[in-house]
Amino acid sequence: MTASIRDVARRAGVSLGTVSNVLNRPDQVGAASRERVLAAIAELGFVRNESARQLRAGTSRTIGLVVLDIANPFFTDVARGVEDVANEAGLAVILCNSDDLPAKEGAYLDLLAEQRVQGVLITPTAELSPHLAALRRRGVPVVLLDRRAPGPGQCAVTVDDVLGGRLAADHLLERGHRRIAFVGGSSGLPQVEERHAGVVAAVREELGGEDALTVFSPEKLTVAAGREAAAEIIGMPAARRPTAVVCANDLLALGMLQEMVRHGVRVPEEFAIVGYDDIDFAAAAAVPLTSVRKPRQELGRRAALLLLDEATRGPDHVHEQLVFEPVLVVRESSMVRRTGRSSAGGTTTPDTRRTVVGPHTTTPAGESPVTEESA
Amino acid sequence: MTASIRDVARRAGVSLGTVSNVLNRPDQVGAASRERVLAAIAELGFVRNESARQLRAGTSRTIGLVVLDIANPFFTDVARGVEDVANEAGLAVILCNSDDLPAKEGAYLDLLAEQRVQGVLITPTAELSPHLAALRRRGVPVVLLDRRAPGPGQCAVTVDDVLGGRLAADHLLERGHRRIAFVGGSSGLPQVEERHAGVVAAVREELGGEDALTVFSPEKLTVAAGREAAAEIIGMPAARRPTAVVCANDLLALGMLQEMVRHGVRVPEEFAIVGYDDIDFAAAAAVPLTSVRKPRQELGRRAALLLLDEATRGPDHVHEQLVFEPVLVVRESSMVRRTGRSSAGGTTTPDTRRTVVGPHTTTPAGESPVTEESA
DNA sequence: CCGGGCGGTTGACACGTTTCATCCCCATGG
DNA sequence: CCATGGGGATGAAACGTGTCAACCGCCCGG
Repeated sequence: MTASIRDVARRAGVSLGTVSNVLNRPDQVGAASRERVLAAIAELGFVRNESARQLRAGTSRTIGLVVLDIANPFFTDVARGVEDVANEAGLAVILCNSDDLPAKEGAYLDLLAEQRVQGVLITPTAELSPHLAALRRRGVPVVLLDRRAPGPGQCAVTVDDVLGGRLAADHLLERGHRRIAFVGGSSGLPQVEERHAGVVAAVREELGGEDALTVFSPEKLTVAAGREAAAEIIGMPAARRPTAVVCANDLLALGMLQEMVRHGVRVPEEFAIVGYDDIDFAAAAAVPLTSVRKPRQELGRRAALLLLDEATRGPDHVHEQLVFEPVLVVRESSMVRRTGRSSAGGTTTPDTRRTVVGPHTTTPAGESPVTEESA
Repeated sequence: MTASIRDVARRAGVSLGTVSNVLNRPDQVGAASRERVLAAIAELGFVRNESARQLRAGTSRTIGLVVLDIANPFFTDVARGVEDVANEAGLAVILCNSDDLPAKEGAYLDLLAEQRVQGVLITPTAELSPHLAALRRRGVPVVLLDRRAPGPGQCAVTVDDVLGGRLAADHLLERGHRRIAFVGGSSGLPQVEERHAGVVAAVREELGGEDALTVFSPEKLTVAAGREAAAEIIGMPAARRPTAVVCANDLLALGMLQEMVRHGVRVPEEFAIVGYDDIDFAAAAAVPLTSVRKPRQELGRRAALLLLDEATRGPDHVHEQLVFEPVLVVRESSMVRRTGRSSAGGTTTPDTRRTVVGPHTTTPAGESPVTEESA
C-alpha cells in the first residue's frame, strides 16, 4: 500500500537503520547517503507511520483537551492558549467536547488513554469521573482547568470564582439593587457553586440575609437557558421580582438580555445584568455586557505548561495550583444610563481597585496569578 | 510499564489470541474464559494500546478536521455536526486550527498524514496546499468544507455564496440604499470572492454599474478587522460614504457594528449592516444583525457523511458536491426602524421567497441542499 | 466403533518503526 | 607496518496488537 521505511532503504540503496537516522538524527549520517535517502523519500512520497513510531518509541506526541462546551467561546479561547503552547513543544492537541455529559466525558477519556496521550487537560463535569482517577493511576499527567483540585498531588489552573461572584454582586449592591437573582444555581459544577457562594456572601454582608437573593438553576449554561430564566423572572410579581441578575456565564447573560429586550424590559434602567467570563461577544451585545473577566487564553497556556512540565520532568515535577484573580469589567448592562447618551461605549464610576472599565482594556492590573505550591 | 495483552493472558490463564478475541469478537469466545479475561483486564487496569492496534490492523479510528478559525462560532458549529456523525461511527475527530496560515495548515496536514487518519475534512486557505494534493494522491479521502471543489473527482459541501451575496445586496438595494460597501474584498478565499461577486452582480443589475460599490479588503475576517473597516468608512467624506455594508462574515459585521455604535452612528437609520453565516451571536448583537444563514451544523454533518462513505465504500464511492442554498434572515440592523418601536425583535417586508424573518426560525424553507453528482 | 464437524482455543507471524551492538573502512600516530 | 580510533553504515531485535491456519476435544450420526 503505502511506502515504508524499508522501501525507501531499498530505493536509496542503504540499510533500514540509515533511513531511520536520516529521519531522526540527520547529522549523524553522511551527506551522500542522506541526499540519496531524501531523494528516495520524495520520489516514493514516503510518510512516516506515527503508530509504528509511537509503538516502538513508547511515547506519543499528543495531549488531550476535554472541554464542557465547544460552542462556548470561553473554551475556544482557552483551547487556543493550549494549542499555542502545545505546538511550540511539537505536540498535537486532541480536542474533545464532553457537552457536560459524564458518559461522553468518560468515553473520551478512555479514547485518550488508548491513544497514550502524554497528558490530559480537562474541565471536568460535576462529579470527578472514575476514568480520570484511572488515568492518574496509570501515571498520565492530568491538569484541571477552571476547576479546583480536590486535594494536593495534582495540578490545577483556576480563577477565584468566589471573588468573582463577590465582585459582581458588590457592584450591583453598590448600584442600589436590593433584589438580586443568580442564574446557574445548583448545576453541580463547583465553578458555578463558588460564584454562587461569592454572590451569597456579598449579599449577606451588605443586606444581612439572603432573602434578597433569588436563585435559578437551569439545566445547561447556554443562551437558550438564559432566555428561559429571563421568562421566569418576567413572570414574577413585580413586588418580588429582582432588579438585577448575576449570571454564571456570559451565554446565560446574553440569553437573558435577549429575552428582556424582546419583552421591552429596558436594560439596565429596569433590569441590570452581569455576566461571567467576559467572552468577546459580551462587549458586542445588544447592551454591552458587564462581566467578570478571566484570562481565558492565559488559563490555557499555563495549564498546558504545567502539563508539559509534569510530562517531561516526571517525578521531579512539583504540582502547582494556580489561582488567577478575576476582574470586573463594567459596561452598560449594569450602569444606569447617564442623561443624553454622553460618550458611547460607557463611562464608569470606580468601584473597587479591581474594577476595569471599557471593552478595550488589554491587561488588567490584577491579572497576575496567585500561586500556591503543594505536594 | 503498563499492562499488555500478554500480561492479561498470563493472568487469566489463557492464550494471547483469546484475549484479543475477547476484545474484538466477544461472542466467539466461551463464557468461562471470557469472564476470566474480563476479570484480569479489570484487575490489571489494562488499556488497549491503540498504536499497536492501528499498526497491525492498518486502519485508524480518527478523522481530521481543519478549520480556518476556531474562535469563529461558525466553525465550532460545523465541528459539532462533524463530531456527531463521527462519534456515531466510532471515530474520533482531530480538530486543527489553521488560523488561515498556509504554513500551519500544511503542518497539520502532515501530522494527519502521519497519523494515518481515515480522511480529512478541511476548509482550506486561499491556495489549495500541495500537502492536500499529496494526501489525495495517497488515497486519503478529502472533503472540502465551505469551499467549492476545483474539479470533479472530489467531494465538497458548500453554500451558494454568489446567491448569498446577491440576497444580501438585493435586500439593501430594495431598502433604497444607493452606496454600498463590501468588506472582505480580496482576501483570496473563494467563499469570500463569491460573496463579493454576488454583491457585484446585484448592484450592477440594479444600478447599471459598480460605481456605487466600495470594497474593503481586511487582512483577516475578525471582529477587530471589522472595527477597522468601520473606522475607515466613518473617515470617508459624507458624499461618498456608503449607507450600508455587506460583510463577508458575522465577525466582521459585529466589529463594524460595535465601532459604528461607539461613534454614535445610528444603525440601521444612518447605516445598515448585513452579516454572513448567521452565527448565534448575530441575533444577540447590539442591534440584532441581519445575516445570510447557512446550515452550519448540517454542513458539518453532510461533509462527515460523505467522508465516511468514501472511506468505507472505497472505489464504489461516487463523489458528490453538495450545494446548500443560503437564506437571508432579516433583523433590525438593516431595517429602517418603525415609528415607536412597535414589536421588538423585528417585523419585515417580504423580499423574495427565500427571505426568512426573525431569529427563531429553525428550519427555513430553502434549506434542503441542491445536489450535483460528478465523476 | 469410527469419521466428520464444530465451537473454542492456540501460537506463530506480521505490521513499520527505533535502537543498539556490531562491523567496516580509512586515516592517523607510533 | 601495525594498532588505534572514529565516523558511518548495518541488521537483528523488540514494541503490543490482530489474524489465521492449525489444533483439540467432544458430540452426533451412521
